[in-house]
Amino acid sequence: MPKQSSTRKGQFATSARMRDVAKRAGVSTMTVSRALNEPSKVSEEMRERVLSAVKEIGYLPNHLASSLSSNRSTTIGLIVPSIDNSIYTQTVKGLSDVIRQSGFQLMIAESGYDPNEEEELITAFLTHRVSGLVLHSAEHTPQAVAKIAKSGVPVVENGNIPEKPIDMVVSYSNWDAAYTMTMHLGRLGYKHIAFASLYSVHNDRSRDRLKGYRAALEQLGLDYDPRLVIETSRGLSSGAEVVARVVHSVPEVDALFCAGDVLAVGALFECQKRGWAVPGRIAIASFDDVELLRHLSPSVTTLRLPRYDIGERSARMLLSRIMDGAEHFRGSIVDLKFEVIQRESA
Amino acid sequence: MPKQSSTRKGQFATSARMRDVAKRAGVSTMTVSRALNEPSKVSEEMRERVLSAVKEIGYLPNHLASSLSSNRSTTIGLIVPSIDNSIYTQTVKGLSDVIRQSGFQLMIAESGYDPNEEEELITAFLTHRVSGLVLHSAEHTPQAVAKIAKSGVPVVENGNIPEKPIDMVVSYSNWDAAYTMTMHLGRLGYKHIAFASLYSVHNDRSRDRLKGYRAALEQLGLDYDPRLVIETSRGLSSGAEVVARVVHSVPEVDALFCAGDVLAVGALFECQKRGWAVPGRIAIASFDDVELLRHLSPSVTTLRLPRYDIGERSARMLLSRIMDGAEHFRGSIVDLKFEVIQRESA
DNA sequence: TTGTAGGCGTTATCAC
DNA sequence: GTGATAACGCCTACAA
Repeated sequence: MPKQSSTRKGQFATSARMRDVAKRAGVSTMTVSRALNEPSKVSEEMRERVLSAVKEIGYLPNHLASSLSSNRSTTIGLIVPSIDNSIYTQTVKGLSDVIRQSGFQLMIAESGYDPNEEEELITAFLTHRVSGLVLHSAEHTPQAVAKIAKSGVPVVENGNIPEKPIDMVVSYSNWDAAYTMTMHLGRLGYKHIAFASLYSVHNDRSRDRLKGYRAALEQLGLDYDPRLVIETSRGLSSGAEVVARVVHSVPEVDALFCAGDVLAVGALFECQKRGWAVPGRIAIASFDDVELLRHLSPSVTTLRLPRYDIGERSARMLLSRIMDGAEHFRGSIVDLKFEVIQRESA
Repeated sequence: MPKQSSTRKGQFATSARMRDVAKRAGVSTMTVSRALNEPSKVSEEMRERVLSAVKEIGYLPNHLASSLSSNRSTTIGLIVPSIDNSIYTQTVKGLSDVIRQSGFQLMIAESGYDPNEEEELITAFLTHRVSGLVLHSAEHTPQAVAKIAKSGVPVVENGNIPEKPIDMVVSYSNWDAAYTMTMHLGRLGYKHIAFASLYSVHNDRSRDRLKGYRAALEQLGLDYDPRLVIETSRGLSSGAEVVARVVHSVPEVDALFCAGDVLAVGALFECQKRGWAVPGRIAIASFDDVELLRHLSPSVTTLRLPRYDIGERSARMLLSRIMDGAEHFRGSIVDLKFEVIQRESA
């Protein structure tokens, strides 16, 4: 004789199970499962009986159980360097839009630009059996890479185009973007182009932007002057400091390329405070086309990066790997390019 | 004779299981489980044996299985109206910081200001057996509320202080904030105070801000003029439009309270474009103390809201309900207050 | 089209 | 302190 109910103690109100639905509908649990997940494999009458039983009981499927049993989950893990950085939110939105449509859920965590923390998060996501990973950073611990490989979970890196990708990549090239903007400034006639970015420690995006800047200088036949390169932290004040420092050490500076929108705005404000013409005394260029830059006066020349598209494509590729087993995406590198937005500030 | 390996087909490489660790360490799975989760209940020798076996094999626990078996999960669901709104990111950061420390993971989704979508997301989270929910909106479908109640999952609402809370609340009062700022403007001597906010359809925060504004007007003995109230969409351009519309319909307007930082910035830019003194021709006040407002010229008077703290406290209360079963938090309302930041623009 | 049997990987429970 | 056993709720595989 079957037990009427479990004697195990649980902290939650015991919710209705599939077997309760089955009993109520007078069918087996398999029919319930099929009616819910593969409706076409069930006769219409059964389907209706099951669905009304589901409603009457208020049954909510248990995804933990179904994932465990079917060995497939519907969660995707996303790791960003910093959650309160508006730059990523567009990408997150792109991911979220696509993922939700397919009934997947996003687990999000922040690494704080620390590869060891990233590794811990990857491990945590793997224990949660995410079916895919999205990593913004391209810098990982060897252990993290090894764990991912061992798990077999598909991965998209989407903050940069790494030299040695783990698996798939959907991004623009930070090197290329910085190179292009620097070339653009050079062609506009600027001769002493300063470069400001966030600290490049554990930040491959910053490093690649610096490299692109240097490559462009070389191409332009301009000397590289380390006094013109400044790394700093996020914030409008940092942008202001950059102007102060660079003008102090190299008075003949005539352009400032800020590899970060917040820095650029801070720099512009500082110039305005000093009563400098932008451009004129100094030109300013930014990175990322946030709405604000278009509305400032002078409007700020910048790079438009495909932030939303990166999220969207990342999600699509990941999902086709996960759902359709589309192996041809394995190792794909998608370079989504960017655009120079010429405005008044340079 | 035990099977050597499963014959089931799965899409993933079969990862090591607890039983593999157990075999390697020459113990039972229960000892492995204890060594991992309740180390104090296992002898030191066993612990070491198990842990080294774990390392050698590269074992990653399966959270799905453990959650299913123990009937407790380590995920928390968060629903925000819009993922690409920088206002929430601070709260998300506060939540994330606390939650991560306790080994929990955050599932995040966006409702797009749609209660029906919110209900679907709540349902989805419930099927994933989240152990807690954080909702930014205070407006829910009755079905959503019923499902939550039935599930027994603890909930925090944190975008507003609702009249009829579902369970716990950690927020500031939108009514109070708008009331306070309007009173502030009134005391500064402004007589024709306009009010701009985001559309209030399915946005209880906007609605309460409007009510607070009206209550303050009454308190100040100022007439309510519907032409001075404008609802619009997000964006700097919307802020500019607000200025145009309100000045056109009520030329004697002398202050504009924008219940949204982006609107305020857009409004200020428009005034500058028109060459108006701020304040003087018109004063501007904002909502939320984003860094930019302090750096603009004139710097913008605004409200400092405890965005990060809201996330932090929400997480703490949720976790103590979940982990310690601290029932005294059930139904708690925490009003975290706010601060008027007086600057130059008003 | 539907049902039966058994297992997914872990933990609660109880015996030793 | 450790282990054997039976769930947890669902789905794969196979049978009817």
